[in-house]
Amino acid sequence: MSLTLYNTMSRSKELFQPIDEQRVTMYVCGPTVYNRVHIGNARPAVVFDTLYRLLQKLYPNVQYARNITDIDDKIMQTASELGEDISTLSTRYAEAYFDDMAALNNLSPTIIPYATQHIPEMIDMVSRLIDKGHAYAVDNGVTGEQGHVLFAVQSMEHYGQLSQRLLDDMLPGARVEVASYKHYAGDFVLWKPSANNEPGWDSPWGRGRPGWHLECSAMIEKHLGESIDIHGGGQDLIFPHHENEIAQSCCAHDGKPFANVWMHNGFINIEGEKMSKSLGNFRMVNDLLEQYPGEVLRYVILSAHYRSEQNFGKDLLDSAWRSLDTLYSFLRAQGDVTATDVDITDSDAYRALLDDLNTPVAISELHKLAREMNAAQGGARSEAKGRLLAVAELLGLLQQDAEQWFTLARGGSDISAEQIEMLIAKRNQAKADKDYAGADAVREELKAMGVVLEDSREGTQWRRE
RNA sequence: GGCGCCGUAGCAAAGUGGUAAUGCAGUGGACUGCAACUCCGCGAUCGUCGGUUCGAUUCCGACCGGCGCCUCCA
Repeated sequence: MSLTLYNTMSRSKELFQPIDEQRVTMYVCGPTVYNRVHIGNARPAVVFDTLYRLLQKLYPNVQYARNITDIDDKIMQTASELGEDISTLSTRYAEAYFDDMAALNNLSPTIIPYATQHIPEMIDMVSRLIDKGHAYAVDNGVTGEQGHVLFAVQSMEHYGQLSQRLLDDMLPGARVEVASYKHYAGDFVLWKPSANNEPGWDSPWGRGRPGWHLECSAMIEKHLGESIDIHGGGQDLIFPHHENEIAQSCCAHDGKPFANVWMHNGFINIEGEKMSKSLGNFRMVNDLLEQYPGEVLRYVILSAHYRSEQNFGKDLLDSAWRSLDTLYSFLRAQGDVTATDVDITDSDAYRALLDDLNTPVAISELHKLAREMNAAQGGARSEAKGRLLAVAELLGLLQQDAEQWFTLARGGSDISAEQIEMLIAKRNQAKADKDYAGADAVREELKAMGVVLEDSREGTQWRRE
């Protein structure tokens, strides 16, 4: 059984063949930490976390790196507005990012490299690019322009391969004004000068800071090697970010392949609209987490294929929550049935994931497995439960205690479990006395507080809704 | 101007050259003191129009509609 992945470079699904089966390498572009992250940042984290889980099943050693960009103009601007040091700001938001990602049940990557901890490596790469004739330092005597080092895209034979665009086809300055010191409009910054009041590091070209794309190339080279198996990120990064990473790395390594598989997740929209500053419709992960369990967000993200566009909305989140309720209620009904270890490599869900990470199908299998578990008798229950939980673990779902899933607070009333149990006892007494009106009154009372009662032979169970 | 994506039941979302998984919602029934949970059952011919084919939702073309990117937004 083999893994197939869609490669943006070839625009087709390809059989995944690692460079070294004993050490599979994956790099995913992480956040620039100047604010809390929005739900759009969560998607690649969840998608590639799922791929990471799958790869770990297939290979003994998977090196998964996801960076933290902690030097950037947006960070500098926000830090200066708040009157604090960039490292204070970036540390705070990096921590917040880790919290948010953990809430979505993402595993921690193997390596979390920080841009500011790799300045020497970046400077070294720039020097090599200049030496090889792929980059040039601006030296035109104009104040403010000196100290820039630019990558010369025309020096690279196949520049534009990933995004499938030719230099001539691009509208120069379509969105950003072309700086006068560029030899060519498409050239991009490797190093730029910092003013005295700006953060900066000494370099052969003066005090300055790295350009946006450089960190990823330098950190990949250091931690994963010159050629890696998988490189992922959001679709918007295809151009220019990943295109330029390729340019830097390939040229620094004399044309050696950079990443064999390029994977890009689609965008998340909010109620049909792109998240944007002008619309003011950014949905921050931590805000959503106040209304929904992280697992609901994860379920929503995995319920659509990673390459398609996804529209986040209240209906979708509520629907996902109810779906998880159904799954957890099956698990709850199993009580303390022990889950046995089951090999799931022959399951439809596993096959679906091997097919370019088809998580929607895997989730549909989750529902089928839950029903099978529900129908199972005797010893078959343990196996069915084991199968369900093993598949769910690959998706990072259903790992919580089912009892807690239903009884932990859900943002409704704050009635305590003890109070609820008291009312249930009161209702049971009423039922024993055939005082059904009284019993129903208690049910209604609890219902009004978001607590639903479920009677069964074993007694009364409750859950918050 | 260039590159690319999408249009499947009320909503969400897979998928296949031979009449379409799954979830949520809805609905009929069983169960229940009443409910809830659960169980059994019910719903779409796949944007439009052509073409290829014995046969297309699936391949090709056109059109309509929605959308992304083109130098620092996941």
